[in-house]
Amino acid sequence: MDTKQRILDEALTLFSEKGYANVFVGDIAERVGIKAPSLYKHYKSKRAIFDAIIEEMNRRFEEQAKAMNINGSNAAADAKVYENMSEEHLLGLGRQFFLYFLHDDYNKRFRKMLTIEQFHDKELADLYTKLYVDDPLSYQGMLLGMVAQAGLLKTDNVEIMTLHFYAPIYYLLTICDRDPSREEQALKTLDEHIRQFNRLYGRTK
Amino acid sequence: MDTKQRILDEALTLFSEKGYANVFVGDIAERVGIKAPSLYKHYKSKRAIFDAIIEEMNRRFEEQAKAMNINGSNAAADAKVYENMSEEHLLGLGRQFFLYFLHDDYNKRFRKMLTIEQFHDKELADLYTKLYVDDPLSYQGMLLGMVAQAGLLKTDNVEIMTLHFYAPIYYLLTICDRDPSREEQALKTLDEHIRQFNRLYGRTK
DNA sequence: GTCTATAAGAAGATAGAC
DNA sequence: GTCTATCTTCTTATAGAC
Repeated sequence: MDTKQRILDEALTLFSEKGYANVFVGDIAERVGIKAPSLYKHYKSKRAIFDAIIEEMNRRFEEQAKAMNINGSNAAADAKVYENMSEEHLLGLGRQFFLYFLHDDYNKRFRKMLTIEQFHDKELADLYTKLYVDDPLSYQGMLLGMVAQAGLLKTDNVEIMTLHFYAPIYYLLTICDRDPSREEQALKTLDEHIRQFNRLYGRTK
Repeated sequence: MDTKQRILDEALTLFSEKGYANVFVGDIAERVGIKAPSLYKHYKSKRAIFDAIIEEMNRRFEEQAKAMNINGSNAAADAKVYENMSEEHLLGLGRQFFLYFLHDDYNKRFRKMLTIEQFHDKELADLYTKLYVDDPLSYQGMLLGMVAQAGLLKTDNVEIMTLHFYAPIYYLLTICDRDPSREEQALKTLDEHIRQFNRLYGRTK
């Protein structure tokens, strides 16, 4: 990884742990293994580093969204997948989402940074809401909607059903961000949540 | 209100908007209507102001918890209340909780401050989890448990049922903290959530 | 591109008069 | 208890040699 990228990476780590204001340019430089003034050959200011992180993150998420839409469309075309959606499949869906968000390193650091900085300006608040509230709800709503259409979940309000699926996942995620030692317990709760969700909305059970 | 208390109040407002590190002692003093050095007659450092806020908050929440336990115990003794728990009562319970947390000025500012500072040290992370995760879950679990015992909700797992009741409330709360303009929509969603919750867990429906 | 030296300014905190 | 003046330290950023 080149220096310019390593600066971004180390900065994100520090920002996610201490918040933008508590991280000094010298701290970032030290981690990269250079002196603070050298850093200004790569970025013109501390704020420029922060902005570059946001930009890169937007790029990554757009990429990901594109990939998921392709899968989503493929899945829609190949709808038979959903006619065989079992409780185990549903558990997999929830677990996969939860663990990816929780453990993917870039995701995790970025989410923590946004959590800390979200009230700093409206743009960051909107970004947080998009990434961790609206987008997951819309994506999962699409999937659950297809499962419902296949007759395996029964509801007259897909939006609320999706809220019932996702809100506990989000809730458990924020717990683990604060205290990783609760992860094991959270995973157990997650499974119980999804089994119960399936029982509540499942047609046959 | 005396100066010492007003310093706490204005500091909390500023900390909740900009975070501890972005608030300067001069900002707090200005709001109170004094100069920065005068502030040091009341608190020996900026950190001491922050600590005093945490301390006062702990005091307030303990007081509140005590009051709720008394009500809880009374309610348990007077269990007949729960035998007549209708959907409207359930809606009231959720709404009351949501709106109190959302609008109570001290609560709102304190929650936003803790959100910003939660990763700064473990003590603050634990406090956040206690106040906005574990305590509400345990309190609502107690109430819903009594409703279930009265036969109006049906479940073999009160904990997961309570998660299904509270997680969407928490989720909507964090949305409104970031963007108050979504409050009206959130309240509508809240009502739909609780009606659906009641349908899913209700014995007779 | 990296370094040392240093400027420029901010912010927390203290001294001492009133 | 509040003020003005000031100290001290920290932090971003630049200058200029290599």
